[in-house]
Amino acid sequence: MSTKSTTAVLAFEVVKTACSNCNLRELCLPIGLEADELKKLDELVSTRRRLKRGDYLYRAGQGFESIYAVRSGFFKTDVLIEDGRDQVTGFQMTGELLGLDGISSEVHSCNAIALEDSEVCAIPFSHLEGLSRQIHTLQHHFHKVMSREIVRDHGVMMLLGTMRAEERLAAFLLNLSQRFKARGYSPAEFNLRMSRDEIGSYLGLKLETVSRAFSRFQDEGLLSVHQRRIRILNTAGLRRLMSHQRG
Amino acid sequence: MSTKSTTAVLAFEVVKTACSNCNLRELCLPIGLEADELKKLDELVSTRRRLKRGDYLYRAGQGFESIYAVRSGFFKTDVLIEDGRDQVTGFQMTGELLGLDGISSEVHSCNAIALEDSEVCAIPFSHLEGLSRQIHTLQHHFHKVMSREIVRDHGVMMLLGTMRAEERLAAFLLNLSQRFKARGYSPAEFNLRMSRDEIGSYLGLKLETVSRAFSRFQDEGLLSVHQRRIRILNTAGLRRLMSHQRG
DNA sequence: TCATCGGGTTGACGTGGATCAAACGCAGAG
DNA sequence: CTCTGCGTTTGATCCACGTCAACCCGATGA
Repeated sequence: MSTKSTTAVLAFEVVKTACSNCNLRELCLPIGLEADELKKLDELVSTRRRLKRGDYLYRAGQGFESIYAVRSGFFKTDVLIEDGRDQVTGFQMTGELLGLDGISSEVHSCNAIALEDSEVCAIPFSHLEGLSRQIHTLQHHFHKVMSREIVRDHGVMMLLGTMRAEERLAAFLLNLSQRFKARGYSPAEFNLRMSRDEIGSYLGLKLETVSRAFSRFQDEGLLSVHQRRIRILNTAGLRRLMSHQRG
Repeated sequence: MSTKSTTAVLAFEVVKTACSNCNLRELCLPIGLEADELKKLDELVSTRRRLKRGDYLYRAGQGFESIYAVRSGFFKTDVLIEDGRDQVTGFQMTGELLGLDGISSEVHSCNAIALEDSEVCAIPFSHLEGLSRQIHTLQHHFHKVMSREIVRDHGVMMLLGTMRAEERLAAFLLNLSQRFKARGYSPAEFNLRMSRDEIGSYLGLKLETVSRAFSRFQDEGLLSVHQRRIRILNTAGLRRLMSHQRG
């Protein structure tokens, strides 16, 4: 678990399955809803599902019915093509949504896999559409979430298309750091839930290259790295490195 | 202009600005709407806008108000970061939507630029949200469009992360071919609206590499290339090349 | 205690694509 | 018609990252 700097997001073991009760509601779909609207949303989130590390939340090819909100834990999504190649398309943490890719064709287009024991709220999509016809705020928020996913993907495309290895890793770490921070955890110290191989897949690099970049960052005093435990020592340095013109 | 194999999608110079009149309605937002619903949609599309080659439809940083449906012409979108690097994130043709990236933050996150003289329908987003609260079909279709954009982006990430230069170009050409075909144009012969540099930017390659790949394809009898005019001679060959395991 | 195993690190070497540079060819201007 | 300029092609060289291989380290279990 990451070092926490506040306790706001902890204490996951609440009894009732209800958005109105959920301490994630500032991160998740219910953002900005009124009390009565929140109550309606409660009916929406029908199922909670627990997954163990390594479990699939869904697989590419499976019929799409629900999107999922990560309640606790950590996921990766990946796509694979016939010839065996695959790529990690994202890592999802608390409060983030999974499954948006399935809307377009009624079939999931990627795998979603728990990287640690996790819990999700299943949100039947047709219900969500129904409710968002009633609640403008919910509708608009949902549209924003989808759009944000598109913008995020553009960022990854940028990273894959124009950045060199160390820049990619710096960008990745800064992004993780910022997301941990937003959840009340330390932005400077955390441990990675994913392997070097998975990071490499996400960043379009081989695991050896990722490992070497970590070592270099450590040598330069930007990070301390012990296995999957990361401590960011020089955020500004990472940021500078990231936005340095190649050459 | 691309060689047309049917005339279904031509004759853009209709008088009335109305979805119900538009010969693109099988490609665009109105898919699957009933006549009376289509009539409501007509009121939605308030503005038509003409652009000359090189004109910006919108710029990164501008406030977001509308999404745009390409009525005729060809666009690219690109993002840039402070240090001057930029990347083309997509090419949009007839019937495709532009501006979805702006929903998340109420501000456009990329530039959209016409690659030839073009025309778009502006769809005020708040109106679209309003109408899609009334028309389930429209709502669902819009969600599918957004989701499809996410899936498309995952495909590009895959391409950028795992494919080598020639595979990327093959994938790009096959994708273009298929989109031309869907619009009633020849899938085998078309001319590119974008420069080698823009293709390279999209594919994460330098323009020289793109040019060399074109030459190689020509040498191997897969294509004939004259400037921007492309003729696909061996689709299966391209497809095979695309999905060949590296090494 | 040691053996095993999977993930991680490190080194040596090869290569695909970037970089640098020159020449080409088509289009528009005079 | 030639001149000019930009997009493209092609060649020579370089280098970042991939590949292959050895080794390390912490966890697990007999």
